[in-house]
Amino acid sequence: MPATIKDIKERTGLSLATISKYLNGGNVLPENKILIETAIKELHYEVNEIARGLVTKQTKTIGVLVYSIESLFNGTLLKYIGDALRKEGYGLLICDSNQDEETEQKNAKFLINKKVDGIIVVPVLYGSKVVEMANHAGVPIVLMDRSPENCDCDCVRIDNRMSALRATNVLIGKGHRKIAIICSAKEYTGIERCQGYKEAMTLAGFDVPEEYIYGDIHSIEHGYESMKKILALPDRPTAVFMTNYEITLGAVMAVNESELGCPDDISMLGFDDLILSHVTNPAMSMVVQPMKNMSEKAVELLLGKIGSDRKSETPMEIVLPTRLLEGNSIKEIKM
Amino acid sequence: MPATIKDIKERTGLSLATISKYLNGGNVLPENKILIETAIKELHYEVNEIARGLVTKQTKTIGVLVYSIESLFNGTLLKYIGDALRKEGYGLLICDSNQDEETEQKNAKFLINKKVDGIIVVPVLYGSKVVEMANHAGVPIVLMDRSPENCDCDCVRIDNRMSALRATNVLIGKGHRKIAIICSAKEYTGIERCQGYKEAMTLAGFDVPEEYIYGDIHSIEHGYESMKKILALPDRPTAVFMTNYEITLGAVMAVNESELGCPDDISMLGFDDLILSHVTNPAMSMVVQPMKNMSEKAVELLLGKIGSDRKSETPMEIVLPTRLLEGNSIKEIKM
DNA sequence: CTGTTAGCGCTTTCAC
DNA sequence: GTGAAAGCGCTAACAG
Repeated sequence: MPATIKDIKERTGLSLATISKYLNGGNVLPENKILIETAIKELHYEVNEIARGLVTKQTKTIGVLVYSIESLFNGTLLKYIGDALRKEGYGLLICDSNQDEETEQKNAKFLINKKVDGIIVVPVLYGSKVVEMANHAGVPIVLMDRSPENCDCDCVRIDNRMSALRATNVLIGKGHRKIAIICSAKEYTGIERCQGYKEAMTLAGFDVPEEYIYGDIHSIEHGYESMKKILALPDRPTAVFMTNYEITLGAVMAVNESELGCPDDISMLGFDDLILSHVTNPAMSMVVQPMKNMSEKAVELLLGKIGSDRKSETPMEIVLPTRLLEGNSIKEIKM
Repeated sequence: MPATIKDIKERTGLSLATISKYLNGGNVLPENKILIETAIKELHYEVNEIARGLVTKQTKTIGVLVYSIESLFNGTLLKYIGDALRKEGYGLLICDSNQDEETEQKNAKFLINKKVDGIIVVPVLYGSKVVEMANHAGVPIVLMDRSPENCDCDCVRIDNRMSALRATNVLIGKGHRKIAIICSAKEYTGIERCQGYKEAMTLAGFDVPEEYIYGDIHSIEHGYESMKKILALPDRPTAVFMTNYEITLGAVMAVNESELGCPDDISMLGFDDLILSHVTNPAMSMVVQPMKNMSEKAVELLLGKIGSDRKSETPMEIVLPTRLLEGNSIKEIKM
């Protein structure tokens, strides 16, 4: 049983209030200060944050909910979020939703009951239920990445549709007309990116046959299986657009296993670099999101909400730009 | 301000004790049960875990310290740890040491003050300081991965030396005699793996010239730079053994950027698969650790310690086997 | 600057 | 089965 403030009270003969004051950076007589400090050292005293939290009603802890901790995308986000939070003196409680909405909700409840001061969520799907829970409990919340427009909640994300549109245009600009897409069709992000692709194709006046669109869950398997199907198509496209990290991974695997080569037989454009583009051979061209900036903005937004108790404001929506990382995975087709 | 047990006391007319009893699964009259349940629903009551923790002295929360959250190795471990913990009704508090021992210690303190019931740590270096802190605070702790032998602490890890020895023997078995190694030289894991490599080479009667050993920090950069140097060597080795995930990544990048090809010009053997072997071209041969098993064993070990208060036992050391994943990155050399 | 007092929200004896 | 009361470790007025 660790030492408590009471132990150091007895050791020093001072009152609880004085000691507490010292602990919280208040002014104490130099002699008492020394008294307290030595007692703390000798007793190995450490503040019980649980007890402190009970009375101050704040835990200096932020909860983060990610849809999958084993996704490098989330790992990277978490690193930057952690860095930003640490700088402000906050700790963070990370919960893995494990790609499951029910787990996500259970975790949200866990965080709320743990009395975190705020929540950042990278949702499994839309996160709407979690937002509702947090609002109900009066806990500030910020959405990242998979946050729909008009979600009535503060959020930071990229312009998914525009990013996909521009990426598709890059392919078109290099002479491709038969372009397939592998995307997630479940959550907002994937749907929007697919929309952007379709718009670009329509604008350019190109067909988008059904068998060029592969929408399913956000997973390596989906990327892998879809790319296999694409490569086996009688009328094979000349380029494929993969709209997230896991799908890109899977697609690369499928091409590697096949007889066909990139970019000679098939051009590829991926999403969410995360070192992948340097590991593949050839180097993959990628749409990259500003991970660090997104994370910092999310933290800033959340901490702002915690500071000033302005509940009933219109939610803030921060939309960040993406950039294109050029590799050697896109073949130029002479027209 | 969320509802408290007091609110539901007033709503139902029952005493705090009865309500508390209900909350903790005790027996209550059916009529009272209904009374309480409706009150809970109407008031949206949720237990305040902070208050509960203060009195029960347990938080049903496990803290996990990882050396870097953006490393896929740790992300994977965390996923399995989380799964195992959830199954037992525990939540987890994840802290990123950010490759820094000081941050690691600060995080350990944070966890201890947050009164986690136990700690799992994948240390930055040896974790000895953290072990000491936890022991002092009376918090059960288990080390993973980078835990030295005789560390006087429960731990689960692979047999690093033997794994590296066997891996090197695979290379030797395929006719390689000039084998270089890129490893981390800072923490236990890397040192042991290098030792295993040296042993295998010595046993086979092969030279290990200085310029074939590249020991530095555990990072992508180190893998990348070292592989570049290796490829430029006048007396280039025929094979390279990369002893962890990040180093393997970096080495693959360097080869991809070079004029040389794998396995024709250079054979490669990596460590810690994590999907990488399927993404590279050719598929990389890899030593793979039993991530899931390691995680589950660590959780089991920790929860066991929490259950029975057997402090003064000899620490348990669980050593798990690795396996070799065969790819196409090793060329057979006819002798 | 210091001490006294009350109380955060909950569990837990111990009578009843 | 239920209630009264004490207390977990700490902070926050408020006097002094």
